[in-house]
Amino acid sequence: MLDIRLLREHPEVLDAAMAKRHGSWDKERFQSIDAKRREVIAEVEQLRAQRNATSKQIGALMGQGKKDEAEAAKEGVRKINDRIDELTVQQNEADEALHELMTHIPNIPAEGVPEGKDDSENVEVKKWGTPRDFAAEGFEPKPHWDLGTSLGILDFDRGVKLAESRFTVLAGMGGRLERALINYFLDTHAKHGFKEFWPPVVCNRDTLYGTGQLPKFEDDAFHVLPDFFLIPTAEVVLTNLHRDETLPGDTLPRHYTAFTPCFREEAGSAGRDTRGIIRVHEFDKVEMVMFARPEDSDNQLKAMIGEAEFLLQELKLPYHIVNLCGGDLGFSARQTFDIEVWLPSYNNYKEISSCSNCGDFQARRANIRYTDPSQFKGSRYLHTLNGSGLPAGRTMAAIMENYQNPDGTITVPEVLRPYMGCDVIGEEKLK
RNA sequence: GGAGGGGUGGCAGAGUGGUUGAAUGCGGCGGUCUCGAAAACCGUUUAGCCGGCAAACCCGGUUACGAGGGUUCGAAUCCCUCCUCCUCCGCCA
Repeated sequence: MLDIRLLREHPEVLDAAMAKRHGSWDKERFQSIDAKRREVIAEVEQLRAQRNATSKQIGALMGQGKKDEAEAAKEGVRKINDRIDELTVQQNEADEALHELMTHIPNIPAEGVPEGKDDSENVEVKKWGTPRDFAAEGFEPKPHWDLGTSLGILDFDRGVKLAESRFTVLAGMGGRLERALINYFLDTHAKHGFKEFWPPVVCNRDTLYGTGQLPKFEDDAFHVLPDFFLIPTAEVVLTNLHRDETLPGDTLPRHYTAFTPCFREEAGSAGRDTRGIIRVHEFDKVEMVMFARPEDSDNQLKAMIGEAEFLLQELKLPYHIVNLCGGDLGFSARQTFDIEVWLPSYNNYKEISSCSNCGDFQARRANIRYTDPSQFKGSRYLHTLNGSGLPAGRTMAAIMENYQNPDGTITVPEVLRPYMGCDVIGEEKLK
């Protein structure tokens, strides 16, 4: 959510922001609703003032036993109330319309966000590692879905049997690898000062609203029960931990992490990434969330990216980082850097972590503030950041493909060996 | 699942229809006193919205006592629904 005063007083700022996103906003509608709303409020409040004053007089008259005068005054107030009722209906309509409009407006891109209309215009800002040259080694790399199926560690058919398409079963060392990754990620974050949480994976509407998934993206949310949802990412619950709270400034920045399963409808993604475990309805992810002072949030974003990079470097997986252009920027983000890992099956880099600075956009929606008596009176909105660190599934796919051997086995990255208890993943004996 | 009792300002805790945005205590802030500190004393201390304005937390108004509805000229105070916390019983891991 943006500051309504900004839209009112500097609509040109939003014009520019929306242009950068290659979107638009209904400025005329905003201005007419806003004007109407304020007009109605002015009248209704004036009437209320009148009513409140008269009511006090009635109290006094009753005390003096002047019943007739009191009755006459009551009649006057009833008429005022009728008018207030009419106006209140109008005000509610205006409030709802304004709220509807405001909650559908995305965040304003930061200055450093490149121009561009879609992901083809994202700007690469860093490249690390060199993709393995399988041709030089004399064999054709297999995609992880083939490797996983023949090793017996990925079972797509049974995932469909248990649930539906895009649900997967990990078997044997596949499960072990998933668990190893999760533990390795969490252990690393903990070592680096992140506080670990185990939140519920079911959340309510207010929670999804706070981080910006609702109301605009209800179709993407995974519904359970009439008004509850399975979280699409731990960002949602970690950020909302502090909804309607004011944090002492000296406790910032805060670095949080959590492992949770994530659920996505993936509505509209039919036909894309249909094979393997790249895009599924349920996947495991370790998430990072930060709460920061406004002047510090850009630095914290760098720290967050560094944390995700650390994991990939230790895993020795080649990646590059792209600065998302305006047209590819997510709804709540003011700036996002995607880390993309090399996937031989795609012969390209594929998103594995998305680190965003949301500025005060989510904080305003979720009402998360901070205090700093030495700097200002009262409280202000803080900045929220989130990033994957990392998803287990896509990381597993990347490991399988990048660490595969000619015989179809998979070498275990060194940092995971203590967790895996082996150096190589071979064929599962029981299928 | 059943029975009962609560949800009030940063915290504790009054308040059962009228000038209560809300007593009192604690805490916070400012001051007096002090070499300084403590103690004591004095004062002060909620937020959103609308308007005045170029602006201001400067003034006026309005809203808010878990949330939403209702009764009333008027509700923290009465009624209804929901949420939530606590106690007891039952059930289950």
